[in-house]
Amino acid sequence: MNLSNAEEQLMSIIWDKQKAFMKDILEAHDEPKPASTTVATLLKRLIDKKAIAFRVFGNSREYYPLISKNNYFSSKVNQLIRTFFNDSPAQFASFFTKETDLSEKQLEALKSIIDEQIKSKKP
Amino acid sequence: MNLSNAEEQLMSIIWDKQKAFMKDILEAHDEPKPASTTVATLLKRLIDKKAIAFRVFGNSREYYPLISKNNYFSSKVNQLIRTFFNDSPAQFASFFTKETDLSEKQLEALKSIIDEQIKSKKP
DNA sequence: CTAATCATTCTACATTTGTAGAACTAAATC
DNA sequence: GATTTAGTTCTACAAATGTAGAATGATTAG
Repeated sequence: MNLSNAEEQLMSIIWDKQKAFMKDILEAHDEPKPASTTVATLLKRLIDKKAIAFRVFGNSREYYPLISKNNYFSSKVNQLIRTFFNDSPAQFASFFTKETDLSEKQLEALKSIIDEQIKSKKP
Repeated sequence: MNLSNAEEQLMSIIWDKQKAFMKDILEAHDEPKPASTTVATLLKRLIDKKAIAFRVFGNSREYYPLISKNNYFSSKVNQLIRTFFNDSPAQFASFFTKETDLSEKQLEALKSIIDEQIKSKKP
């Protein structure tokens, strides 16, 4: 599943809301808002790619995601790791904590997440 | 700085080698190797984008990166975080450790990296 | 009912991307 | 020196992307 930038943008709104009418999507966009026909084109392309589907309500449609954010996202990250880190998630992780500027609190939080992970590995 | 997939692919080779002639780039590609004119086109596009530059050696050129992998990569990750995690690196980190399948050893390594980070935050 | 509004579809078009042949040029080989 | 070869430039072209006007159909507000 490969989405273009504009498509990703749109998906992120749909993931956020889980269900959205055209109206909702336009509202969710920052200024300057795109033309509704632009959004419509992108929606159609996403439907073609089977990334979303919709239910008909009167004259309009309620769109919802077919692929999960987690799924899509993790394949994105894995792709990054493959391309830039020689397929080593650990190398990536190390890089990540160095490069992104996490606060002390966030680092502590992350540490406890990792601890949980470690615990769950040990039977 | 936004690079297309094929451009990223090529950059990753150049980052890897730091300096590369056409020959080296072709060698670094897996089969089926692209036509050298394809690579040449991409190199030219990367030059236009100021992602790389070159030194002339006789009839050929030694290409080298102008933007650093770390820099490019961290902006990539930040973009991902912005798009999918509402700008929360911690949320992302949590997701990351859950989704990528790190071994216990890797998790421990990551933990000590984080510890270092925490230490370096405290004066 | 009639007009204004909204969503959708169709059509369009410039730009970017992926890919590479043809032609030229400099260098290496015979 | 003539020829093969590697590297580069030019040209090309299909597909994907970003963007949106025009036209159409349905819905709602007056």
